Amino acid sequence: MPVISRNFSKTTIIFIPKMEKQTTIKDIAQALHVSTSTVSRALRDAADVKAETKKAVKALAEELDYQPNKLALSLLNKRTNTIGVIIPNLDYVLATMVKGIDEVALEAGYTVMVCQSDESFGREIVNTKRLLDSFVDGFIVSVSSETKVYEHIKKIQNRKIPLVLFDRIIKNVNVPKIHLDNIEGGRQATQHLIDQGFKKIAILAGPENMNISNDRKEGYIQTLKENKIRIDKSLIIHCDFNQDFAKEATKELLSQKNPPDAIFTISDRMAIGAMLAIKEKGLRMPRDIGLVGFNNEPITSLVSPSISSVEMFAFDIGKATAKLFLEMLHSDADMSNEEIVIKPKLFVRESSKRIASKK
Amino acid sequence: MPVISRNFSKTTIIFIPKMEKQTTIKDIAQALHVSTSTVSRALRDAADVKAETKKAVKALAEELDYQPNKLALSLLNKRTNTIGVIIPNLDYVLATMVKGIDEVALEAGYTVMVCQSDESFGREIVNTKRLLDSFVDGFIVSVSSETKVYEHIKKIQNRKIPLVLFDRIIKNVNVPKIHLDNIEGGRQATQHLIDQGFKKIAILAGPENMNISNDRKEGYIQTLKENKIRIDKSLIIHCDFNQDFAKEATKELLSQKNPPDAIFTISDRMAIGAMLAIKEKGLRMPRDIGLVGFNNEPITSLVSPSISSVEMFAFDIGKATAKLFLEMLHSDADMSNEEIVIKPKLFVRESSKRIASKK
DNA sequence: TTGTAAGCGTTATCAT
DNA sequence: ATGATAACGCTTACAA
Repeated sequence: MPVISRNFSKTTIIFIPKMEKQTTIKDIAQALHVSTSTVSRALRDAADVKAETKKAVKALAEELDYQPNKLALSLLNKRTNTIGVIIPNLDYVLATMVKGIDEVALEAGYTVMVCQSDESFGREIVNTKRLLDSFVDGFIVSVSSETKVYEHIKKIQNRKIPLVLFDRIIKNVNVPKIHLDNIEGGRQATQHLIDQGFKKIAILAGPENMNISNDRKEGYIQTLKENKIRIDKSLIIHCDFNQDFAKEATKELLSQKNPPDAIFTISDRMAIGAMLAIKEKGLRMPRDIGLVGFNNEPITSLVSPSISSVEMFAFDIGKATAKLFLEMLHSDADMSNEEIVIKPKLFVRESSKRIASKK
Repeated sequence: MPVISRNFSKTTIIFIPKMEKQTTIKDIAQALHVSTSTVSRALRDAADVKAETKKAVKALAEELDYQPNKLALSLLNKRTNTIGVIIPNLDYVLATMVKGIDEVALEAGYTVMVCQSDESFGREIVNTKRLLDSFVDGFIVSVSSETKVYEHIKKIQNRKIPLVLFDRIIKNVNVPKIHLDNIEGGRQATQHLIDQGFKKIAILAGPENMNISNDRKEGYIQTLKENKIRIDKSLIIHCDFNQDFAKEATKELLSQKNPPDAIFTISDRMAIGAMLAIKEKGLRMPRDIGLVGFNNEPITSLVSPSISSVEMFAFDIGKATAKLFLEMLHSDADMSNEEIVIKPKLFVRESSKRIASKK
């Protein structure tokens, strides 16, 4: 724990607090001896306002730095110009996606409220309720790894509030969604390892109920089958989506009687964990064992050996999500069946490259 | 760019949209043939409501899933229970701090609106305006690297809206602030390198107007002086707060006629950049050259050699920031001179450890 | 062209 | 113990 000290700084710049009460339409009306409705109309350039009045109103509004009260407007219009975003955490991938969402939303005049569920279903519920109470105009949600029940999603829909699921989506639910083609990602990683001559390929997957994990695993299984490679259950490990668990799991894998000669981990954090275990064991990549991760985080090219990884275009997914959301918000077509799928792309690096690429 | 495909999914679960209009106090009043004020009182357990009425009201409220309209309340009370957070970006350190802020704020019943300025002064202004318009109850701000003028901060203060600066603070301004003791961080890093026998220590600092950078540099300079080591201007490099620039800068440093035998970088990203340049040059750490970074990001212990780095307790700073903010919000004492300083702690790793620690 | 009044959902102040 | 009314800041019929 850090030592905390508190003290008083000697400051040089002092702000004079001249407490400017927010100007309202009423203030302007009174000052100009007109009614509030006239002011309201003038400010919004209504056709039926005398040019003269209009000018006076606008001038005064400018002078008094009038800003319409958003709360009043929201109460009236039932629109807050705010989007509620719920995400499981703020790791590299999600932070990048949020950046993408933010960019597009801001552009369109929306403010984003980001809530982290911290991978907890309970907090996801709380967040949903809070945002619902705050009258956000819509939701952009990535569900937590704990989420198995969808009452909160249903609740949002019942209120006819636009909702888009992204990245960690829910399947078989009537909601527009956008996500990576995770099966394809698993396929690319696995096929690559096979192509590089690896024979016994293990997978480090996440929790059993996590869609992204299951899809990546599905891709792995499909690809093995297509290549007539037997599926070996002892090579399929489910562990927590985190480095330490991945390290432990890898240790166990490597001490099996018949250990794998390659590992595909469904995240880069897990790849790092695997890498640590591999190094401790004294094995070398890719000679003794191959490794492919997922997400293409910057770290993959920084460690030695650099780690091959599947790029998921997080920033683009973020932007596309916000666009889909806005499209939904402004169209009255039923888009609940809309599904956008982004293709991943494997980046090959040292950890898995046994064969020099024929360029 | 990713290939994007759109298709329609076959869904199995279908939500029946039974469009429940939000229940209001009025609905309950009408149904029960009482006035809205009675309902209001009953719901808030006022003493002067007949037990019977109270029960009936509460029962119906429950049944109709009544939720008080926050917008109406906010309009009335001029409080939104929302905190506006403005940060330059969502990198590891700031995301961690935000997590800390979020945790404490949520606990206290506040919702956080996070806006990224993307290191742009212009966007910081826009964000401030937006949050001001949204009637946030207060601000928690970390300024962008471009920010040199403080009109927006002044504006917040003039409106008497609580404001706390954190991490990337502004000096000499009458605002409560909380931040790392960056000078001390610079001192720890530098003294450590000296203690390990390094003689020519260079520093890779950030942009010239960045406070955290200047303080870390100040710590470096102080420490050299205290150790009677001459300050060599050619060893003090300012470059952009990012990996690629750091790599280039390091390349130049190393090709000087009289290159440094150690480098202190004021961020871990920059340390990584330096490391890449060092490796390209064929030098080995810590034998040929020492390296110390800043932030203690997970990556420092993952690369080889692992990188010594100064821990800044980002999560704790985040929590402390939110606590300071809440304290300010609920006290009417003038806290504008409050300053909380967190002590950093150097974590020594391979990149700089020449002398085995006498344990 | 402008003003009056009602309403958005809630609470606080007076009455009753 | 309960109700009527005004108010928060704004828009919008409807009148004038």
